[in-house]
Amino acid sequence: MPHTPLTIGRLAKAAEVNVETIRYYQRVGLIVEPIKPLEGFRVYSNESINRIRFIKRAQKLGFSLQDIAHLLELGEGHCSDVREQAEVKLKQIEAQIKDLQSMRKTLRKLITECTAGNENGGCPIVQSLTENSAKISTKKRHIR
Amino acid sequence: MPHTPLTIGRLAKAAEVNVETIRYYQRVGLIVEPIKPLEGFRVYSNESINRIRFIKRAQKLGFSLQDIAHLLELGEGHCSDVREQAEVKLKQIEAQIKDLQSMRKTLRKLITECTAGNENGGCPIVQSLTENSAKISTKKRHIR
DNA sequence: TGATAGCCTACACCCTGGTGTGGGCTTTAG
DNA sequence: CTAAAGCCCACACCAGGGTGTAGGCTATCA
Repeated sequence: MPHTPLTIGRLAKAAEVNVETIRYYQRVGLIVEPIKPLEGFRVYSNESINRIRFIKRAQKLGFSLQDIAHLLELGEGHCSDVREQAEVKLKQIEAQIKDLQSMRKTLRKLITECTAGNENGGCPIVQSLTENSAKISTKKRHIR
Repeated sequence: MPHTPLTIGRLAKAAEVNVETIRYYQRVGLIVEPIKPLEGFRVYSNESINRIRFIKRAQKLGFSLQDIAHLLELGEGHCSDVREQAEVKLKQIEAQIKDLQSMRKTLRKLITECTAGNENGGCPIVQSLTENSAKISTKKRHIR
């Protein structure tokens, strides 16, 4: 028996999240809370490290925690029930990639244009980002 | 003078958002609230339609309202000050695209594997999604 | 054998991005 | 002219995704 059991604090460190985040994930059901032994603290499996990392990675890709719960559920059950779900997700991802690619294109163009020494105050940025090329003037106040 | 001035309600319809959303954007400074005339309602410029659409498009690409505020600010000032900002954003987008592409790859693989009749309960999904291939078992409770 | 770091529980609070509501005022269509 | 629709203002509330805190319990190490 290891004398450094994977307690919640160590798990948090290993997975690089806040302890409270883990508790939160337990509350919403993304992680199973291990049974509390009569003596001592809860012990987590090593897999939970990967699970948390997975959650964090998926989140960065724009999945909500609900989405992620679904993704994780896919691991249970029969493939046939599941493939469909994955296909839906795939379509979503493909759409997202497309959007981002078009954004990238726009940004690149804009950077080139800016680089081309357009120093007369008022970049062509917003015009190019705005599909229908309207002039937009800003005078932002505080954002909160 | 037009006898259908662009009041907030019409603007909302044109830009396909809730009236309250517009007011919210005004509150946080994404949109300038037109001066209220002594008689009658505020009148919005046609550009504000594009501005709102721009906000909504950018949001879908994963920009926060703060990010968007920055993007819009880029339209002011000199290009040189601005190009840098755009480049940062570009890098971020490129990273996001990469992540999504790897996600897509994984999902595709997984779908193929599932299709290959792996009916023994317990898809290889989570393993493949989890970079370091750990087995993950789920038993989700309610999410809120 | 303490001190102290870490766990546990419950609950409050935070930020983001809005939506909804009540009460009053203005416009406009019938 | 009057009702209905739409504006205006202020403030409350919502969901998502957490973070923080108080008060108590438990390991662990000097």
